[in-house]
Amino acid sequence: MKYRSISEAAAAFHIPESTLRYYEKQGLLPLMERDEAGRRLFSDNQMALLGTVIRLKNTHMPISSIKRYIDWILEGESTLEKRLEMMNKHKQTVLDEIALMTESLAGIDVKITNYTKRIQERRSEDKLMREEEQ
Amino acid sequence: MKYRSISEAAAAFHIPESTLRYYEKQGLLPLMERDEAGRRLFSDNQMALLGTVIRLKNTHMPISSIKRYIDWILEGESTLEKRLEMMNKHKQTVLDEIALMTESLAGIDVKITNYTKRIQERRSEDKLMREEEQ
DNA sequence: TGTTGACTTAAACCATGGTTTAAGTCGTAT
DNA sequence: ATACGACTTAAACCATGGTTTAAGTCAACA
Repeated sequence: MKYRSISEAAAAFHIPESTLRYYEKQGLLPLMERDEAGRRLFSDNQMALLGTVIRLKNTHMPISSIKRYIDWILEGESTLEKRLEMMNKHKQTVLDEIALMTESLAGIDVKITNYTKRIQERRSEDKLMREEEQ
Repeated sequence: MKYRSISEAAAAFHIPESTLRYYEKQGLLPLMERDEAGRRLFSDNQMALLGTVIRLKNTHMPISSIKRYIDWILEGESTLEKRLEMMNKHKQTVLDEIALMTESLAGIDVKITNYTKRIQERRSEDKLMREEEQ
């Protein structure tokens, strides 16, 4: 079993060490192992759990909910249904958010098209004026 | 030109009135008109601008950036290129974020599949046990 | 042996994006 | 005339999600 230091774990996920310490304090990284000097040791299991935490964070699940999910994992098999329900609900929340972003982006695209058009028109007028000057 | 009260504008976009007041104070809703009693009047133009602000907000553009964009609109035609560039960059940011969410969601989907499988297996064991009890 | 560099902690600090409160002004219906 | 609801303001307050600081410990290398 390979163990990683906090700096290695942080580098692996491209996040600051301070965030990892913060996550542990919030209960998102329970049962952390330590070496004799008190330094955190990230096992493969911890790395996998951290990956899950980061996926949930990437999809905007609040820390309090991630915590609830982690607590259910610690509780064992009896919470399987709760975890499944939570992930299913979260999935729908994420799909809704992606849909909203996609929809809003369409409106922004209209702006892009219009700005491009207006800038192009202005260039054409310039060109026309230059020709009239001839 | 139809004018709307703050409550009508808020209802139209499903956001609190307090948020509209906050946005105005942040400079996202400039040139607000008022009636004799000092109450805000949302013109069609303001409603359209508010729609743009909300689309940018929905796609997670920070208030400070939205403010910069609004200021450029106020400055007039000379900022067309800046606005176009900003919207293009923002579009890419949003696409990247959607990609990250979609990717992370795929990892969450694996969890959903596994939980579903484990729960199903547990049910099968239960069934098997019930049959052995017979 | 002493001085780096990587780590530790608790607590303070920060940015972002609002929301709530308190006190007051209008317009209108009773 | 008054009471109600819708509005106004400035300022205080709040939640979220970290980041930074200060002071200390430890391992390894010169």
